[in-house]
Amino acid sequence: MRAESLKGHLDGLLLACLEPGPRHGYAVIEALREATGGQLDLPTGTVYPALHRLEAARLISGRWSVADGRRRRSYHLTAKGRRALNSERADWRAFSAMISTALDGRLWPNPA
Amino acid sequence: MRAESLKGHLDGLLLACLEPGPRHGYAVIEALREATGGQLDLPTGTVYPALHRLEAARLISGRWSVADGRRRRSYHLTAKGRRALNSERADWRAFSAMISTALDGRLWPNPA
DNA sequence: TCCTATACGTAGCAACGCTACGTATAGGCG
DNA sequence: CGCCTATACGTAGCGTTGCTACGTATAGGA
Repeated sequence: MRAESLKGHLDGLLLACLEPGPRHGYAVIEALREATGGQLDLPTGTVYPALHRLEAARLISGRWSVADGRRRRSYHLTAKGRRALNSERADWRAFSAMISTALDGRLWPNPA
Repeated sequence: MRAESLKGHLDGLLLACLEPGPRHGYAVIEALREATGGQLDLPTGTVYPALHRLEAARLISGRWSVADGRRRRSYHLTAKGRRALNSERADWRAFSAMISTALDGRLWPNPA
């Protein structure tokens, strides 16, 4: 998959990933990989900054804990995050329908 | 629509738009607008540089002409461009299926 | 001792769409 | 004639964002 295709769609993925319940960053990466059958194996340099962005935007909220001697930061959706997720879903449906029909190419006006 | 959602997907749209036959840049913008029912109204600062990129990559080829006293650059798909378009279509199907199922959120593993 | 898995992080880069301009011609309207 | 709109091309610079390549640290098995 080309790097740019994901741009603008990662946030929705992360929010959806946190919808069933809180996860920490490393678990988010694993969940993404499992849920997509290995198609999406995001590097930490993509996921951690994205989680920080989402937290700064108050869409998710994190807190530190310790398990097995390792510190973790678990994130959960905020109310605003849930609304954003619904919005992302609606946006995605419209966007993907648009691209699909355009790429399909049955509705292009005749070239002059 | 957010600006970033289109990133990485514009090239495919432009190639698909040129598939029925040659168009010049301004006509590409109008075709995009008509084909999407006005959803996609791209600024010239988006389309012209993108066409230049595609031409530099040999996916399209353009030539100057004059109509009604105005110069135009008409672009048509190259063989490489047609292959790229098919590739973009396959990529899009895989990508959109992935995002759709992930956003839908029925396959997330249970949070620990 | 060394490697792997787990777990967090950042600096810097590259790509790309968009904003805001600028140039020019044709044609309609007052 | 002046002005506006549509047509038609273009670019400089910006902001966002995902990725590469690092760095830090603990736990546990070989």
